[in-house]
Amino acid sequence: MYLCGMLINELSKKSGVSVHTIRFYEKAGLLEGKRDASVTSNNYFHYDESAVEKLEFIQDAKSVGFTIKEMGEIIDAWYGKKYSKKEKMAILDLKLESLEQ
Amino acid sequence: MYLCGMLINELSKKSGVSVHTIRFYEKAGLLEGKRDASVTSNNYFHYDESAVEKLEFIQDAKSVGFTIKEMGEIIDAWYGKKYSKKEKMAILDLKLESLEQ
DNA sequence: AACAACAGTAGAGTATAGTCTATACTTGGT
DNA sequence: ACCAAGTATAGACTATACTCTACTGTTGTT
Repeated sequence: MYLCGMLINELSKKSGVSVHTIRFYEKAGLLEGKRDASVTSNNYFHYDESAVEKLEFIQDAKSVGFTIKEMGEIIDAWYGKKYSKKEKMAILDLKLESLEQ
Repeated sequence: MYLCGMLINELSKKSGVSVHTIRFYEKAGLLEGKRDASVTSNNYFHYDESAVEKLEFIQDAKSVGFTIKEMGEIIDAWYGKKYSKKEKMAILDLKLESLEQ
């Protein structure tokens, strides 16, 4: 134990998303685990609570028709540092408008 | 001219669905052209107004998330003879309920 | 030490919904 | 008669979103 979150299996159980699908989303850039530099015997990824949040968001966004690419953009905007709160709202608005059509 | 409706190109123009896609839908069982037995020189399919209606329905149903399989079921129910008006309504209700989830 | 359960990577396979290509025959206009 | 445009069939190809398989290495329990 290194107080560094959970491994993929636990993330899967917490989020209800299969390990396979989590890896698929990770490849698609929707979330990202971190490796612990102090561990040399393996290269396991560690996930924190934001990964659970993101997976829950993905489930919701999926159910209303967002594509993975779109979800990636929203998640980037939300969790990244490159947008102000105002810009974040603008991006979400755009997505929701396109949804209404 | 044989008073027997239109050929695929005209159907495409009337419905706004490409010839390719119409053929794809036809393979999927969503609509069906008829051949004219009195013509032996070709095997062209002829379509009537119900084909236009069906393609318009498909466009709408698609936009709210129905799959081709589901559309096929609805179209079968609607245009087929095997269901009473009551049964038709029940089938539509079922589809709409599943949509709301 | 043995062994199941879990971790990672790479890549194949599935399902849905088209979209396009190749080939060949038919029709309509000049 | 000629030729472009239209038609049919079969099958290849694309994109999205998974889902699974194969293989290899690690961890935890007995």
